[in-house]
Amino acid sequence: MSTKIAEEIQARAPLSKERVLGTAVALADQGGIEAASMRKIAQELGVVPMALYKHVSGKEELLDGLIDVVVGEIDAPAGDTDWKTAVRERILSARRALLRHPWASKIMESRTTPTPTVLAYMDSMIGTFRAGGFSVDLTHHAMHAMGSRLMGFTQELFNDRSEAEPAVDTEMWTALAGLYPSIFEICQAVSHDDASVVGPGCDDQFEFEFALDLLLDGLEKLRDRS
Amino acid sequence: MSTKIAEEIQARAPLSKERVLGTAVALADQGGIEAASMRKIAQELGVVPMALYKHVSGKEELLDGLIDVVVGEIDAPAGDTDWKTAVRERILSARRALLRHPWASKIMESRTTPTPTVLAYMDSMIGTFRAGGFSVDLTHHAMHAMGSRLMGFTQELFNDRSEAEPAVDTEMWTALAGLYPSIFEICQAVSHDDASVVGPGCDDQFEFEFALDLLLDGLEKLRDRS
DNA sequence: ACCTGAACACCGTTCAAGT
DNA sequence: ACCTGAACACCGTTCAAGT
Repeated sequence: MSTKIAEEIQARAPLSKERVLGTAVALADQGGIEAASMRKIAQELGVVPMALYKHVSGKEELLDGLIDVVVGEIDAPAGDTDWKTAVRERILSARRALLRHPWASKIMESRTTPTPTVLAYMDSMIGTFRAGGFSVDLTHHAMHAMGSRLMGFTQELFNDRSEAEPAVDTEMWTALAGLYPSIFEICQAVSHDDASVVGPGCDDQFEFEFALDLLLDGLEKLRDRS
Repeated sequence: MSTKIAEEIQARAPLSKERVLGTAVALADQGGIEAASMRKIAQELGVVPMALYKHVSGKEELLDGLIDVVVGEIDAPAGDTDWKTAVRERILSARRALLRHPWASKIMESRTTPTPTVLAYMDSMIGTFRAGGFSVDLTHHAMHAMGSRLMGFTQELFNDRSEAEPAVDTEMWTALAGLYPSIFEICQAVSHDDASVVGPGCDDQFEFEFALDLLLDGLEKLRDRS
């Protein structure tokens, strides 16, 4: 029976940690973070849930592994430029990785201890600052100031933009204008067309780079001052 | 039977939305976010879980309510100062509220749509920028650049600091030095005492204000340039 | 010795049965 | 008409039973 053989092969398939993480990433990419539960990963692999615990000590280690996959996709630092473009390019690469895996930021936020892969990334980033002439202290503050933006986070409030937003009609629009006039003023400026339809929304990439450059420029000035 | 009477009184106690949110906040303050489950809130109130659904449509609305409680604790904007100290003071007030309720940041990160209370807070903050001479566009960028820091977020990676950290011994310390030399260098500078013990750690308040001022100063320069 | 099915202790929420 | 107990569909993980 070929079915039997197929089952045998599947059963004997190594089921390494890589395979577990790989299917977890695939499931999360496809169905969001809650699609990457222990039970669903096991089901996808044609395996009983407990079988995963041979390759991963538990949910925590699985989440750490998922982060490592994403961090592993960040480009290596460009060695032939100044600190500023090196940091900038690397962070933009991190952002691209995060956009490829929208579930990753939520996991990172939930993590409590950095993995060796993340530590290596941070260490490398610190090294770039130091090589750029930043003192130990200023580098320290710089890393804190960059915060999770180092990992490519947009770190905005309510950055859903997922569910095709429920078509703001004129009634809601005028209500907005009355209740929150300052928000209204900005929304109106962002949407180029007339006020009856909500515009194309914000340019996330522009806003990310704006904030990034604001920080980098500020840090550069602090470096030059000392 | 006084017991019966007590039960009757408790049963007849209004069980308003305020009471539900109040006990939820108390439970979360005391036992973290997972202590504020529907079932545990109901148990604390001596009520069947489903009874909560009379005052709260579901878990989502409960979480929104919890955020509103925290945002409600942020001081009103000081009206008699320049935009910079007004923004600064308000954000530091938000940070204080968040430190009082450490569970709140995780909930805010999980939220997808802002509540009216949060919108009002944002609207007020935008108004402060505008009154400070910022153009509509620059104010827009400023709000994005501030991001969740507006709510008092430290938004750092791995800001646990909760579990009394497991006493870094000399062995780990030298391993750190070898694997992550740049991180080691910074840790060494932060901890004033000798290298055998990890020092007092970072001054979170200082780092928060450092990053905040870096952004505010940069924004001020951009405003003056136009 | 190894693997795994059933069970445990949760969770938010539905729904029909009881008053 | 109102309230609520049991049940549903999940979750991560323990543990003992089966091979």
